[in-house]
Amino acid sequence: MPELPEVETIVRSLNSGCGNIEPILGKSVAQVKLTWKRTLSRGSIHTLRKRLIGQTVQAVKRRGKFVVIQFDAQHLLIHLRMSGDLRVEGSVGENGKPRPLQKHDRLVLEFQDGSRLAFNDTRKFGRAWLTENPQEVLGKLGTEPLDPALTPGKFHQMISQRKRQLKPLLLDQTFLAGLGNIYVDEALFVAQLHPLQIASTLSPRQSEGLLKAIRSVLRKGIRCNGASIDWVYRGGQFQNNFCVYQREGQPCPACGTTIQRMLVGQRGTHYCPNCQQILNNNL
DNA sequence: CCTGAAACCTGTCTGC
DNA sequence: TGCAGACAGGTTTCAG
Repeated sequence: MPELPEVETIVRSLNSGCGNIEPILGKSVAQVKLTWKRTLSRGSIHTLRKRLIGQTVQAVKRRGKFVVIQFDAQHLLIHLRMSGDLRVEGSVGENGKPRPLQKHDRLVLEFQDGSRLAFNDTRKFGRAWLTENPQEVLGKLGTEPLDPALTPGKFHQMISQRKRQLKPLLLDQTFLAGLGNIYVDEALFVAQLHPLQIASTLSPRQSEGLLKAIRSVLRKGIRCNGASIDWVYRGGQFQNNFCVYQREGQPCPACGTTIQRMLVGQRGTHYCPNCQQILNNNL
């Protein structure tokens, strides 16, 4: 659920503060706690402590849907998957007593200044990796959709080589890094393309339109501080701007036709049957 | 290369 | 009211 705009929002908060997050740049790790073993993708809590305690946060970045926390000699990579969230707070409450951890806190970094970073993850799908070489984890990720180096020409070349349906292709993190179910549905709607259309059949003009649509919905999502859906509220507002996602049975904002929902590759897919039709450019 | 299903999880909603 | 069952979503893994 946290997709590129949600992760970007969290990363910006960790860098400059916002909402329930204060900046963590320059903080040094004093202790590490792990309450669900599998949240740590590999290695043990002992190794994590040995390598992280005493290290200082040098930078916080995003790559695809990963949060990348750069320490002196290590990188801590966090993938929030579906229900993960990050929180910064004091380890001691206003009452002077140690602040208890929250219900689904899985991994906690305590800093020397008395604050802490908590990785909270209800569904336990989220993962953290500690590595000296981030490429080891991030290496297979595809292009960043907002990277200016991704020109319409390059994008069309990438698209035209793939014989997959647009929806699963755009969800594929080795193709483009950062899109998830919400932003793919929204982008396909804006581009007026059917989720089942085969990628290689797009004309250069259509693929350019798709790239523009992807960037437009991502930028809008970032401007809204991401989307807050289900019970995971992160303060974002993009959920109020959905055109098709979770709008089954409601009118299309463009033409009034009833929005439909179908399953594509096991994923709920929302679209307007009038605005998004399969076009056959080969004829 | 591509598709589909199952697994990993828990909270919430639906229906009996 | 209670309880079983379906469902949601991101990714990996495995079979075809």
